[in-house]
Amino acid sequence: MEEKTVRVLVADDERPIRRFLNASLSGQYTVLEAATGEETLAVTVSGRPDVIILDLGLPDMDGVEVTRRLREWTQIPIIVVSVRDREEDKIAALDAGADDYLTKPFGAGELMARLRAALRRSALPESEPVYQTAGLCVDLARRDVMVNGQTAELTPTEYDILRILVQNAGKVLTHQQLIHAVWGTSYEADAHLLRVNISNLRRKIEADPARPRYIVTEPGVGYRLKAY
Amino acid sequence: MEEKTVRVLVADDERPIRRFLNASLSGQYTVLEAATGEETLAVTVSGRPDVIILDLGLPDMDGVEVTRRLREWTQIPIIVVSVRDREEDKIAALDAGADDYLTKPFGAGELMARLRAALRRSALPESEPVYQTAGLCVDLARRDVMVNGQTAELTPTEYDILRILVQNAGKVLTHQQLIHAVWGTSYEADAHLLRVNISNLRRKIEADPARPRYIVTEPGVGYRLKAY
DNA sequence: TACCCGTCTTGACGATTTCTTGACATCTTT
DNA sequence: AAAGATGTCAAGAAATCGTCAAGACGGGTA
Repeated sequence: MEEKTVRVLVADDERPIRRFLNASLSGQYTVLEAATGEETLAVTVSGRPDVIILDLGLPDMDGVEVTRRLREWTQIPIIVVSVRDREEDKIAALDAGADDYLTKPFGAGELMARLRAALRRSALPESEPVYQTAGLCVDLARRDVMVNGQTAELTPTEYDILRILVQNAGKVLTHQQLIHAVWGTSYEADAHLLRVNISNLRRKIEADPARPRYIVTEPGVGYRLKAY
Repeated sequence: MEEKTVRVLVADDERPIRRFLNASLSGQYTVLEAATGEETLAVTVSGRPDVIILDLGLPDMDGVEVTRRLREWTQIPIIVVSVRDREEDKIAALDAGADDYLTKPFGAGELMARLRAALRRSALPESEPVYQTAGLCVDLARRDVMVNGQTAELTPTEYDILRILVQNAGKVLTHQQLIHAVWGTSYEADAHLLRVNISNLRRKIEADPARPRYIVTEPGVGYRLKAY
């Protein structure tokens, strides 16, 4: 018999449903559980599941938001389950990064089959949720930035810029790419706006903003997070 | 701006449904069509779609069988659509290798969202195009140039020239071609300007700029990046 | 509603880098 | 040796970049 190395995180606030899913799954998988959005994010970090079954109706956080937060740093398959059957709910969840959407009530067999389908195609290498170099540490899962042991307080925009840079560490990102990634595709490119934000970001994470160690500018092109 | 490079194969025997899907999809994707199982297999080979929308009820072959046949050689995402709503049908299709199962009738919006989810997953990380010879290494993805282990700091124009040369390594590029590629078609050709930039470029990447190893000049014609 | 707070956005200005131009040296071919 | 093509250098012009500060916006609260 093979080992139970595949880990499934069940994120649902209703105890009976967790028990039901646990019973269905525990024969073949290792089951982790979470009852809130915060817990889901935390367990995903600590438990390293291979797939997440996520109820949209968690009490503390919208399921779509949970999906979005997870997708900031991981590609783990997410199967959303929900009582909501409206098309716009499905679209919102899928576009936020979910891999599948199942309306309650559903058959255990179908869920298992969709789980197998999700696992089958996810034999992907996982990127580290934490980026670290001398002096700078970015925890993508916790949304946490440390500079020389001190946590830096970044605004949402500043964090987004840094996250994109971290996820492409070493590569040059053009102004266009950054603007796209941060302000969305519909936004009219304004390189100046980016410059101001880079400036503010540097003031918070660079020891000497005039001589940046981490975020170096590639003149005429864009910026790069220096990889050491 | 963006090209319609993504190709969707619609495999359904009912003409009205093909027309409906074609109308929904053709705005953003290139649509291929197939009406039978055999045709589906053939078009998948010849048309190289990026995703397949497959009706289970094709006349000549069972949809599950089509899925299985496809999975013997390709990982292209398959979204099965069917009037059958029985759980065992879904399980059979998913376990045969389908990525998703949608019961007819379905909303166009949901299909599009599931399509996007499938495409998102299959967007593989591109392999980094790297040009390398003894002493010189140009990483096009990172926009990075290394000379004997030292990264060279190139200006945008210099990098552009080198990029064009790398992309045509070994081939002679005329002055006109280079000027065109770097300064654009509208620019009045100035060979002198090119010479200055080549000079600066050589100073940064050649050990002995007077005796270039990489960028050699073809008198009366243009320049060539020597391929070893 | 009005207010406050933090954040985002816009404009202005000086500093820096890059681009372009012209003068002149060097090379190659005949 | 001459002529045409090519390479080098330096300086002004142009574009880009970083910073500051003031106004706009939005969410929360009284």
